[in-house]
Amino acid sequence: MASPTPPANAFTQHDHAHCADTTLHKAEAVAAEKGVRLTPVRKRALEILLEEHRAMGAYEVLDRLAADGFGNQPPVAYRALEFLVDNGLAHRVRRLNAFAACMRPGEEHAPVFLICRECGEVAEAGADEVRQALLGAADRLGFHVERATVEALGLCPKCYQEAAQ
Amino acid sequence: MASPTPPANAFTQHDHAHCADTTLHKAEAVAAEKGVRLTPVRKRALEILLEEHRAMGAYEVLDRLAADGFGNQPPVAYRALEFLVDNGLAHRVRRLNAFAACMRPGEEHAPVFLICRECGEVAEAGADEVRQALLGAADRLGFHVERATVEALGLCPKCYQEAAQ
DNA sequence: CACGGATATGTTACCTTATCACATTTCTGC
DNA sequence: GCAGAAATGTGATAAGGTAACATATCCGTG
Repeated sequence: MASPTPPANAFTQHDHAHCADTTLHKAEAVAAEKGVRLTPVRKRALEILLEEHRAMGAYEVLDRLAADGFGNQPPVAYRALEFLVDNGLAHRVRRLNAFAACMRPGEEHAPVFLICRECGEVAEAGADEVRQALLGAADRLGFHVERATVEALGLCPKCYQEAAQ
Repeated sequence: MASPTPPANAFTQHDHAHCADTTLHKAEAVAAEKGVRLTPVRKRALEILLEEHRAMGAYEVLDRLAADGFGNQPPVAYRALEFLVDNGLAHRVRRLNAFAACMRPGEEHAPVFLICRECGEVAEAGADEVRQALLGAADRLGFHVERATVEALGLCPKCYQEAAQ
């Protein structure tokens, strides 16, 4: 049903259940190694992001958490999501005011998001050259980059083809 | 007091009044060429962004517009700002939920923002390599980019030096 | 084990950012 | 001058996000 684990994302078909499971385990390993606590709420928040396999708003995550017996106030979701982002287990997609599970926790990478404006699909692309180019440009101005946001809005392969017809 | 008009931005000193004036004229030319109307509110909104020469929240711009006799409801600011962004006369800085005048209206470019987390300064850097790298990465996945957001958070030269001491 | 500080969670209240809907005005081409 | 389109004014409200403080849990140390 799916490729073994290619770029682990993109607009390719794959077994969500499988990649979610794998990623969750990687995340647990990362947390253990960093000595941070992947507590129940945090873990559940990550699971939710992984299950849905899409960018979700904080309030949407909150609803799911509340349904699972956790608190139902905004800070519950925001704190869990902030933890995940700070520890590289999830990313914030600013253009969508949303959050998405990181597909390669632990691996150093610049998250690059490709957002389809038609179907809403969000893909996390690996793009080290983008990171390098950004660091280079910043360096030329003497700017010291700590975090970067790179997001592209456009059409995914499928929607692009459909639009061309 | 300032360099003639270097990269027109960055963390270098320059004559704001001069570059604001120049940029406003360029913006008017761009609007004329595109056949879109740089109406009073829109022009004033752009002037405000240029005068302040920094990223401003929509409500902040709204206050200034209202003080100048325009409407005082959110849509007034959002519509003017949306127009400016759509026509390449301003950019949206998502990390700050803010807007900044474009320093090179008319010139095709990927806006890259360098945001100092210490002093809040925002610089618009020219970085075609970043744009190219992003387009390349997207292309490999068959994604068709229409708009890109590239923002880096970190320390500007000045704050970096101060922090190092 | 117990106790004390650090960490995490629950909850209330509130602020900021952004959009919808609809009436009114202004512009533009004919 | 008039009809349709574009732009603006305004009220209401949705959506996103944070501050502050009380309570509970974890964890190292004596």
